[in-house]
Amino acid sequence: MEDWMSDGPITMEQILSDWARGAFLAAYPGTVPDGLSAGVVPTADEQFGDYQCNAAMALAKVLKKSPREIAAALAAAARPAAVERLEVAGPGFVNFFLDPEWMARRLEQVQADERLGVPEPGRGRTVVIDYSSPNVAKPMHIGHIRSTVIGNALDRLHRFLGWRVLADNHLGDWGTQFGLLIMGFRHFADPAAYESAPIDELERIYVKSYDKSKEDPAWLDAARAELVKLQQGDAGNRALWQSFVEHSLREFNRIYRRLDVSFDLVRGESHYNDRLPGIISKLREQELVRESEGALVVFLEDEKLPVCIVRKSDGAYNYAATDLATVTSRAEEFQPEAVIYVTDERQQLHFRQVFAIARKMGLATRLVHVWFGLMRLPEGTFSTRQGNVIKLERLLDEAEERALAIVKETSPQMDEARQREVARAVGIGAVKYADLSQNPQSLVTFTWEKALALEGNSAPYLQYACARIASVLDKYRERFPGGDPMAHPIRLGEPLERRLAVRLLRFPDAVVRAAEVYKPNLLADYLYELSQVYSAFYQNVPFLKAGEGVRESRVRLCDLVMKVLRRGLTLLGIETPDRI
RNA sequence: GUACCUGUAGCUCAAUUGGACAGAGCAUCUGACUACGGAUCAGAAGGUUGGGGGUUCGAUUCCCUCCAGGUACGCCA
Repeated sequence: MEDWMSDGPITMEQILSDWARGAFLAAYPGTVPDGLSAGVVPTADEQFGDYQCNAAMALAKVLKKSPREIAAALAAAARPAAVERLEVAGPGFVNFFLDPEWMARRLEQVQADERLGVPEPGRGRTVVIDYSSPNVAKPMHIGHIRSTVIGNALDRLHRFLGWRVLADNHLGDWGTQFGLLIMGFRHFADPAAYESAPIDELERIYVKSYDKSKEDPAWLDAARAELVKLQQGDAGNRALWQSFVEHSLREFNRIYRRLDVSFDLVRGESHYNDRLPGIISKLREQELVRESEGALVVFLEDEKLPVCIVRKSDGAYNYAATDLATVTSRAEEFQPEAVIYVTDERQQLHFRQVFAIARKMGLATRLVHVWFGLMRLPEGTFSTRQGNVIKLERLLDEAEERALAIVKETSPQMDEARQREVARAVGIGAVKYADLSQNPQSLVTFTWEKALALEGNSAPYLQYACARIASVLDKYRERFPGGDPMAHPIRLGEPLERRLAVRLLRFPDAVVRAAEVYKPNLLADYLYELSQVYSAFYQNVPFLKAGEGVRESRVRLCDLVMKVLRRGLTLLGIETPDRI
């Protein structure tokens, strides 16, 4: 077999696609377009083999030959070692059937590899991932979980794929709300409440101050004045603001700890405050900005985008200016290959505008907006005003409680501390998985039932599979004290073993692809499918009762499944306890 | 008004970016050896992919149009 580890591992799809490309070029020299995508992909149905190549049909027009003839030429080429046989089917599909012997040897190599065959295409390049980014003085609610959990999964995926990741929590810590907050704090604050539950108190104050501003113009003017003082560096206001930020962060960090999320940088909008005038002068120098109705705006008709205000008519900077300052600062300081923003769908236009302006300013960094659908409640959008927000902390509490009830029922022999620990991992895992297992861009309607699902396609199903394997491995050691599975080769005899092997070998592609298209759900799907095949294997193929040799081979497969599930779930930020 | 997004089984969601008969999980119905852990497994049933046109060998995917819902759009972030 090929020496796939010598230059870093390559994935199954890469091996087969490279081969197919080479075979096409050899069969039709000079006529195959350079950009040919000879993509070999997993088949949807086992009867068509393990992988398929569909390029023959696409090539038919270019080569002016029938697709079946082209497919036949591919099928007749010298096969790669991984492939047992090739078949032409339908209008011109080429089906690949992998060789069980080859798979067995490859799995043995994967088992010995800490990275389980996953390559490192990042090659040390830098990427900034901007996610979570809650607003200071407001509680995190269920709407924040998507950015946090999806962003964190992308963070972990990129790190594992060899990127130097800078996870940046771009706090909303600057803006007009602070005038109202300062006024409110001076008049309505309850010091004891502020100490014990700072964000709840700040929220209460804000709402009260906001309501008052609606009916009292003098109050609103005073709030504006406080904001100006804050922005001019007034010591008292500055100290208050600082206190708001610190108290908020304390609460955010409590949630991040529960979610096992951490950042390399926590830089709020205020961090870039000093750079705002510089951005405006640069835009002026490059003649990108124009005055309109007192405001400074950038026209983006050439990009088919509406006009973008970068400085308001009262001289204050807005969100676009802050984000331009932020992105140029990141580019200068870290020279990233890419900056990834993880926010909800409402900011699509904003980022398209900011990216367009950044490009006009000469910024070459790849900028990506990974947006996700807004979280809604069955009765509609939630809002602070309607009072129907569900706080993130409450969701996590509820998840752990429900999980605890089930653990107590199913594992009564476990001591209580252990039960709580398992319930924590299972509950938090379920909440994360509920978000990570669906396409980020779909609309999400929040229901308790879905967020806390503990069976079927859910984190606990995967955790259960892991726990069961851990238990099997223990039993093996108990019953066969001198046994060493690694001393025996892997054999793929049963159809279910073969199916399992094919799934196991797809892991690297699942990881690479999930990161490439910014969709953790592709990895979640993969892990779920692997678990399903494993569960079928577990239920239908005896292994501890099998004869020596076969037994060890099957134990090795179990071990591999556990390693892949653990690694995959870790990449999604989900824990895998030994027992659940 | 303009732009973007969404619409798939009763419900909640997938579908490797144009591939083969559209797949899972809930829920419903049938089954599973005193067994390595039943949070499981084997199976059944469930569909005009919002409607209608078009491109293509081939469309949930691309184009046009209509319907329904959502979001954003010169001084909130």
